[in-house]
Amino acid sequence: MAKHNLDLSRLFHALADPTRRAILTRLAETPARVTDLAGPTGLRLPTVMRHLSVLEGAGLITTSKDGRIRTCAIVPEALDPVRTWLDEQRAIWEARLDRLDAFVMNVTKDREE
Amino acid sequence: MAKHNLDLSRLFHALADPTRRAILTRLAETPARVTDLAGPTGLRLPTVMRHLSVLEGAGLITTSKDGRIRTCAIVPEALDPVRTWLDEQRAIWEARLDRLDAFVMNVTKDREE
DNA sequence: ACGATAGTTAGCGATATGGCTAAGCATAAT
DNA sequence: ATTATGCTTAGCCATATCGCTAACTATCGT
Repeated sequence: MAKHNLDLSRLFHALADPTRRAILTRLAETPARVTDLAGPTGLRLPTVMRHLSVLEGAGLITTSKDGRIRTCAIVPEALDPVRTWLDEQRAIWEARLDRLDAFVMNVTKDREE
Repeated sequence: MAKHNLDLSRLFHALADPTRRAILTRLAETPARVTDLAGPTGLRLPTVMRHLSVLEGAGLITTSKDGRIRTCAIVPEALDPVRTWLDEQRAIWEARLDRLDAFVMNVTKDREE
């Protein structure tokens, strides 16, 4: 539970930065080298490196080095916990709305009697 | 697009903190006063207030004051942009996997010919 | 061997975050 | 009228984040 929570925090934090989301979207097209990723962002290499390590730390990407080139690729299933959390929340939230509906209906009915 | 992006960043950032997620889950049950929210967290009121303002800034909750009591409630549709973004990403990521499949199949086919 | 390319590490500065205390303000309760 | 309650504001501290430059390492191309 606690660890799960940490995972979620890391995921959400990783996704909270527009640059990182842009990198993810770019990587969704095709794997890319670090320099390829730096280009569009207009950021310096070390800065991009940092973003990449955040993404990797959250499990959203994997990287591997071949010679002097590091290739970054997306980990599609990494978003699953986020999706699961969202689904859970929606379920709770909707259950609450249902209870609210029931409550309102009861009040209405009581008033009609 | 830019604003949309900012919304997403604020949402993800708001969700990146376990305390704030706990508050959301608690609020999903029923609206609550600030003090009610502070209790379970073990945090001081000003700290909770700050979390609440982050949540409100992200549009995830609304608050209203009646007398000296501020009541906080969830905004269920606030998660929609997150869900949308996730769906979009999944679509792109899966499209990429499909292309990869097609590529692999072509290679295999070519080799067989 | 040498220079160019790709990435990495170290470290700086400005700003943001998450916690706190202390003090203030407004409303309810007595 | 006074006290208690609920929230708010101001401000402090430690740490984290996001950008940078400078300098370093490792590999590739010629």
